[in-house]
Amino acid sequence: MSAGAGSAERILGILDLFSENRLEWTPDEMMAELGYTRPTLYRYIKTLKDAGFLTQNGPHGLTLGPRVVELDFLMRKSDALLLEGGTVLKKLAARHPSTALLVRWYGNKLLCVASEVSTPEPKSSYPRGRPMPLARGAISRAILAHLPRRQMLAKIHENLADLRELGLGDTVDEIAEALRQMRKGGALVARGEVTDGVVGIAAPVFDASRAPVAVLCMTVDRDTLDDRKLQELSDVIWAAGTQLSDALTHMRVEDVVLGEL
Amino acid sequence: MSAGAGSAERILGILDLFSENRLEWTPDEMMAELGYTRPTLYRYIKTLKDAGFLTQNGPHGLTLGPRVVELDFLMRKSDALLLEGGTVLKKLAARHPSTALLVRWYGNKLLCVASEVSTPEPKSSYPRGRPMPLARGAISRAILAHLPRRQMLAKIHENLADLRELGLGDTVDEIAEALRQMRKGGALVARGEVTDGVVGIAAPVFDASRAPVAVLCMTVDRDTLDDRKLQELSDVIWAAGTQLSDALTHMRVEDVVLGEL
DNA sequence: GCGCGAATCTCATTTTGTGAGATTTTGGTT
DNA sequence: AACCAAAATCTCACAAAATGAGATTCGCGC
Repeated sequence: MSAGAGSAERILGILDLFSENRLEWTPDEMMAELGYTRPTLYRYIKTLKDAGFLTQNGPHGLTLGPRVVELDFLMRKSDALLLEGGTVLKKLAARHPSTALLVRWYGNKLLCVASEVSTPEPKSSYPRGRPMPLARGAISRAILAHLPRRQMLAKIHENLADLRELGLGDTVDEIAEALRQMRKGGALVARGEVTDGVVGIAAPVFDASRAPVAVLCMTVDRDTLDDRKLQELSDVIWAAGTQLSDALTHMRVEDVVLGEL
Repeated sequence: MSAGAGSAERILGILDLFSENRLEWTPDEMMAELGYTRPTLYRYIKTLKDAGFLTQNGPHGLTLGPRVVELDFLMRKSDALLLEGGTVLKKLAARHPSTALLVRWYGNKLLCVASEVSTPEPKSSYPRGRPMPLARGAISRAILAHLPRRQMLAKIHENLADLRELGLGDTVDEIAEALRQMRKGGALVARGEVTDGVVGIAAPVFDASRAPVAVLCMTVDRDTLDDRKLQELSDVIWAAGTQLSDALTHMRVEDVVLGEL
């Protein structure tokens, strides 16, 4: 859980420098930021450049390199969830002005992997790759509530402060009980927890071993929803989640890849 | 150019295992393929998992992890070329049934970074991340022809065999001369070099220092083109390339990012 | 609770990475 | 074209950090 100090870790640490506001670094800036010595840093950079994770951009500027794009391409190309999910998302978005999201659960991170927008002015934007908050909103709840006991308790522990704030309970056990109750209601609903004025409606997606791996979610403007519409959408999303789960269960990666050729 | 043998290289080598046909590996399979000892391999895997490049999938299956998606997101989010290029691509594709591509030049790799399809049945598909051949087609030519002397000669050397086959000349100098001639004709055209029956029309995109960084390309079915149409499209693409180059020259990354907020 | 395979730990060995300083290369300037 | 300063690479002695055989623990299914 703490920072490892091997050379490999330090090399990968270089990639952590890159952020939305700063995707070009010079070696000197890296030295200042990371504290590596000059020859060492250059060796590290060489390693990353050779592997394609970094590219020389301007005269002295380094940016993320083509390997990143290639690897993401691989994931998109062969991710059964994504291939099946695309059509499902389109259908959901067509149903009501909204943003429909497919979010993958990575054990300690929620990442949007696909999205479909059908609102003229979406209040929040979640393209592929944008991380989602771990303890807030319908999406998070859809995962937590359907986790096996053991994992659920672990995650509650890790995010106890955030979860308490939402008023789900005070102790770990209380929160766990509250989450377990939510399993029964079908799709999970949250109002304004992530973005103000926006209602999130989410259903989990399960893999072959019945563990939740992803979430389908529609984010809808509060003002376009009445109770009947909400119920309708909940049902639709839940059904879509079930459908996706079935598809994943009965499909092997091999089939998907072959089907693409 | 050969395989480095440091531990960092070997760790990154694990990522090379993943391919379109195989994006799930067990530790044992990795051992067999890479020849690392068990404890070492597990240490490597731990490093990559901690960094988010790998994720435990099934009981023993490892897949590429969320970090890959995040890094690609960063690139997409702040790539000036991509942000400007999207609209340009749409306009190009709207002009004629075709696939319009934006391809980035990474020094030794050409990668499609965006594409726009306006043909009902495209003959070739190039989504973001798919690598392009280095020495064939209009795209490759658009880069090579506009490289500074020094780099042009180096690249000709590296791809001498392929370039000779295309009949551009026999010696490095002859090919260089042929390529230099091509600069004068505006957009570069290639017929069926990459995909049969498809004509590629390409224009380079330059950065602030007048070095080629990308290519705009339309791939069009041969049968939908006469000479007049070809000339028209060439002009349009060349103009689009110039426009994109201008945009890149006069825009700083900061502006782009701020404009997004 | 038992048993099996998967994953991790221990520790002596030695390979590998490290960094100060010298050196070469690169790009920009008269 | 020749020059200069900054950037990148190289050399080599030293020490730390990675390695792997084997023992141990973990974790799941029965």
